[in-house]
Amino acid sequence: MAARNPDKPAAREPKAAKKRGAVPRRPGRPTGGASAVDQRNRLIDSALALFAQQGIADTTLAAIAKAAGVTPAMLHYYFKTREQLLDVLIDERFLPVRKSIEEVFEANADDPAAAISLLVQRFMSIAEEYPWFASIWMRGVLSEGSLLKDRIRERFGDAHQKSAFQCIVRWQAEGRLSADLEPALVFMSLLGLTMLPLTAVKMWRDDPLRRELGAKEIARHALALLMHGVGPQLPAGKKLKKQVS
Amino acid sequence: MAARNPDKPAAREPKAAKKRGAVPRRPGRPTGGASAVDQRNRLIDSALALFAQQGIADTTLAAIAKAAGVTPAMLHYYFKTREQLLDVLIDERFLPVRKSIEEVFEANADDPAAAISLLVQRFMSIAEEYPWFASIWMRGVLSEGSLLKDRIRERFGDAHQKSAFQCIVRWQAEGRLSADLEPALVFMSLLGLTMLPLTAVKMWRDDPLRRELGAKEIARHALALLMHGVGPQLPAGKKLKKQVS
DNA sequence: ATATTAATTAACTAGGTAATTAATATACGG
DNA sequence: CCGTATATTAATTACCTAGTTAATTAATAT
Repeated sequence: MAARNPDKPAAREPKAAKKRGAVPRRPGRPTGGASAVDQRNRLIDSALALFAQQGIADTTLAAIAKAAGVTPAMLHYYFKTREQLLDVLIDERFLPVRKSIEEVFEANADDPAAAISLLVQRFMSIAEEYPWFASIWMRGVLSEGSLLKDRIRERFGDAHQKSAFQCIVRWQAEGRLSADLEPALVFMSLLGLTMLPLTAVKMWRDDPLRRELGAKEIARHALALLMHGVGPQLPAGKKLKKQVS
Repeated sequence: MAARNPDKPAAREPKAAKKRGAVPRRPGRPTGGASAVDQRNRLIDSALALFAQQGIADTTLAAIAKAAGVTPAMLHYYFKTREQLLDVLIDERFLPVRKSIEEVFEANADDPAAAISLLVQRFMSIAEEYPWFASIWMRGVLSEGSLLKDRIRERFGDAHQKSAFQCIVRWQAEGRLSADLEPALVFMSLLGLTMLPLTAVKMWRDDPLRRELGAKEIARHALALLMHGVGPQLPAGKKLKKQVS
């Protein structure tokens, strides 16, 4: 919570100062156009964007309202409390995405290489469609205490997680997956090779060396690492394996 | 309390009834033991622990003082301001560690595999010696705006980062490192396979499947992945189903 | 006309927050 | 054994902030 603001805006006077010569947006029901359900979705979108940018704990209702061009009271009108806004976010936005991730694992329970590479690609397409996802998830991984993770587990359970774990153990037993891997860390590694860089590149917009990086490069890099490690692919041999792009 | 009217009692009575019958710790120079430099270090340690736990922005001076069992005024005494505390943290704790990371890269500029595996091990020993490091660094990677990253760069520059980048490019040109890797993402991948899980496991203390994970398991897993990818290693002397990679 | 809905303004509540002071207790050099 | 330097607490100052509610206004539907 940044509370250190040296410039003092006087005291308790009426707000008066309306910037934005454009449209001061007078009170009362607005004319036509934006339906209630649209407004609600716009508020949710604003909330997700800000949560991704600065974290959940550091985002106030006032900030969300401002980003959406409305007053804080609107948030209460549509979501009643801050807590309920979080619940709505989880139910309507997070759970569907998470489900689509787990589906990939379950649809390829008999082919580790396919499961992993499809998972990487799924991560990438999710990140493209929902720009808030990577950042919020990564933030969730390194705490945010109970704000999201516990809440999600509460609504979702961890049955899927367990079955994925057993899947990995089975692959190893069948000799189809490196036995040196730690089953409980496989998923975290995928995160670390996809969601983490995806989140990081957003902070690199002004770094000359890394400005050009996008989802495509990240996916290529992650898949190369996952499939062969860091070593060169043709170790002095002549046999050219076919290279999947 | 935004009370506009401060009817001043002005009298300075002791707060009375301090909880904790133990030791209310009256003012005045304490008897023996804790030297000034010890106290200073204890305060720094408390700050780092809290920063790692809840992030820098969400940690107040009062919280740090409380964690160290002293009053907020102590922080003022030793560090003058919050900003200066951050500067001290960076100079005395962060930069030495970061330097020790970059040394590994430079000491092994002619051997990619050694550089990478030593780097992984260095990460692990750092994380063991300085439990705050992984969490604070990871938080820094995904934003915290300018709180740390810019400050560190200001004091440290990014010459090392650039030379590491060129080192990777050279390895690729020499055919000693997979050409499918993205040079700018190699370091991030190491982070994602070490610091990220290290940070995450601290949150998994109550997860039955993942409670047992420690630095050793993470290092093993990361090295396996980095060296060979997810595929099974071909054990000598036994033929197994052909794996078209 | 009336009721309902969507939205705004303005204020209130309750709690931080960093910084600084005055008082106080001990340690230490002379 | 006394004065001064050091270390520490209690208390205060002077703010800022967030979430929430109440009153109100205007557009629309009945």
